[in-house]
Amino acid sequence: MTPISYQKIRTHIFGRIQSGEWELGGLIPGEIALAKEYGCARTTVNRALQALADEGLLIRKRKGGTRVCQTPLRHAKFQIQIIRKQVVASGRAYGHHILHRSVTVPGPDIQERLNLKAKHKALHLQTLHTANTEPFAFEDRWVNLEAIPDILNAPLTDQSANEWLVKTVPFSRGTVEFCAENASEEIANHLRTSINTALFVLKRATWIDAKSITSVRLFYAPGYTLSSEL
Amino acid sequence: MTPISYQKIRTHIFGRIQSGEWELGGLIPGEIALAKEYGCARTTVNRALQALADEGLLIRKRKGGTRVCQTPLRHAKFQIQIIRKQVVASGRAYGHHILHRSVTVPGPDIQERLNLKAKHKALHLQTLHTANTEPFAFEDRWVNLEAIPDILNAPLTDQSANEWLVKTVPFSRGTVEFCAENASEEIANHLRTSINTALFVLKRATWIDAKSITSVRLFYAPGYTLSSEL
DNA sequence: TAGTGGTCTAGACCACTCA
DNA sequence: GAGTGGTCTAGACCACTAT
Repeated sequence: MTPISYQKIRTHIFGRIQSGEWELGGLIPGEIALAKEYGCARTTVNRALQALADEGLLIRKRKGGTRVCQTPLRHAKFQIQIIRKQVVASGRAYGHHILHRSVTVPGPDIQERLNLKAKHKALHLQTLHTANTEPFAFEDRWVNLEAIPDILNAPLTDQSANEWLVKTVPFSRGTVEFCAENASEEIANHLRTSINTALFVLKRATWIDAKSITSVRLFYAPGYTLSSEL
Repeated sequence: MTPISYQKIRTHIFGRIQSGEWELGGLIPGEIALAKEYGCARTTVNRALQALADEGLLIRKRKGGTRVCQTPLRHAKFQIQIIRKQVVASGRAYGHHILHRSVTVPGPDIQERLNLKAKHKALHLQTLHTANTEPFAFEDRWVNLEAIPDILNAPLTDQSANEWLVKTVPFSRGTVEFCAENASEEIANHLRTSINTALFVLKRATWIDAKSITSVRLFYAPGYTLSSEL
């Protein structure tokens, strides 16, 4: 007899939820019962139910049993890509230029974000990313030199700082924020658009352990859309 | 002897990756070797490695072995919440008003999005969501009445359409898009801001099987930020 | 306190893919 | 063809929590 896969069970149970066989918030049969029903080991059912719980469709509690989630908090997943790949994936030619590069003492907001001591210098980079020579995104980045001194020696001509950091610095934790901002005159010029145009902005801070590495603001050219499946 | 948990193994291996013990793109030991090293069953190691692969830190191939991912495509996860919960979670009082409600033939763009036949009517709703009586978001929604005729009988005063749909319609697939748009005069008025202000916009389309249910555009009041951990 | 999910094991077979 | 990960099983014990 060919064993039934946990993926098939997952899909089947997903269908039973969709069809309304069980009420929203209602209790569904226990693992042992489902295992008997599907003719497989409890472990296999467990795996299927855990997958559905991860997706936010089920809520599981010991002793309390498994319930259909009342308000399906679906999550949208976005891949945070290297900008070059974003551009290339859209079928255009990628390029980038460094517009500004200095080692200076940042303002208080960045100082706090980078967790820098007062008067400590950091690397400030402004880069324009292009797609088919059109502006694609303007990047305003600060790098903590205490954490990543090597970046001063890196030739950031072939690879952008974005890419260099991703490839060089081991895995790290971080935060991302998305918001909308009106273009300042400076940024509007860089992106070759008009002042006050609504821009999609990504702000990211990256850490390794408790050490701050870099803080970036990325202003996408008008028309940029971030999309995802639910 | 107390068994080592797959979570501990996951964390430990995560550390080994971070520390650079294995090169980016490099091969790591096989499951049997790691199982011997950690003194546990292969199944347990397998689970830990699968978790890390799901997170995008490892790439696994049969026969090819397990490698550290070269470009850690971390994904950001956002929970798509009911607006009321967003507001309440921020500690403010939620409210909503229906600004417009009609059953009409939509324009061609919406017609296509909803997969409607020509001249078919749909429900058009415009809702203002408020936080502490301040505008929080303006919602512009079309509902496919062929898929969800019941919504005409729903009292959308206590619950917003947003919430009614989430709670009533069984699980569904959908797409989300985020972008930035300049406020039109109408929307600026609703959100009590000035024209051309940059607004963070969420567009969502929801489907059940191949049937379109609803299409929404949500314009958040200025200052709204969507944030997430990486 | 009893029942449910969470996890580990040891062993087995399979599927993919690299050489 | 051979080696690696993918998955299923049957059984066991544990941890949480609803009653």
